[in-house]
Amino acid sequence: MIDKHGIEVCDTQETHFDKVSFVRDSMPPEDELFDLAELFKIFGDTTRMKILYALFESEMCVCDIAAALDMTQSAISHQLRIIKSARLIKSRRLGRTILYSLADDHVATIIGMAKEHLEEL
Amino acid sequence: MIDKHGIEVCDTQETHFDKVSFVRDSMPPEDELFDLAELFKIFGDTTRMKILYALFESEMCVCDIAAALDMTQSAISHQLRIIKSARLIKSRRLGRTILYSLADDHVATIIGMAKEHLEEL
DNA sequence: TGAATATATGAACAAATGCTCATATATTCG
DNA sequence: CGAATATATGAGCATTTGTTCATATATTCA
Repeated sequence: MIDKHGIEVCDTQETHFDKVSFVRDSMPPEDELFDLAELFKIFGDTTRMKILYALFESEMCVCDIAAALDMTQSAISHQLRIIKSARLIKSRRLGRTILYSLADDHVATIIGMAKEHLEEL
Repeated sequence: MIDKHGIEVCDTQETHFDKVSFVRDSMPPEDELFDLAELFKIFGDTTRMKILYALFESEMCVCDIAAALDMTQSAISHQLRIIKSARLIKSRRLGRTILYSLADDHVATIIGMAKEHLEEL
């Protein structure tokens, strides 16, 4: 069966339509879901996870992060820009170098929750 | 300056080497970081976020999720497989239909933490 | 000011990702 | 059993993503 949106719908029981409507109505607005997904994307890459773990230990300059992760300065710089745009980290200039650090304790909290899930598998 | 790994290293102060070593040593093992990133990838897509929100409201069959999100049954089924492989959801068969539901309350907790971060921007 | 150093960035490219389409599998019911 | 229905899945394709390479910008210091 095809509904008014041109989407297939299970046509066995009437209750399904109620359920579908309810879920549709309770769904958060598109832009909120987009922002949430964008935030999680930051954590969805091992390089960025490593950077966040590194900054969890200490404020660091780009070059040292690159050294610690055995990666290119360019690669790290690109990733730092992405992480910073999500406001998970902040930076301050100190002469020639720029020091990055975690913006707040959300990073640790979010990672902690995820770890908990993984540990229970 | 180039270090023993062939990676550029800041060569201004000796303390940087200590910091780099410390961060290297305190970094979690590669496979743990991989698992964490893989888990966060699940949340890093609006379709999967919508599915999780839908299942947060109620146990649902594939077809109804598709209807609620105005998406193809195939697209939803593909995504459900990905989410299930991360053990965030479980399924049970009921006749012809298969009902999906959240595996535990980690989903809500993790999303909650992220929401908190976004609200404080 | 000009050389050296730290960081940022744009283009290019390979790999990963998400959707569609067609089709396979599994279950129910006549 | 065979038709109908719900779900799963493989191939193909367009988009996104992460890295590299070359180079630009910014700051220090002689």
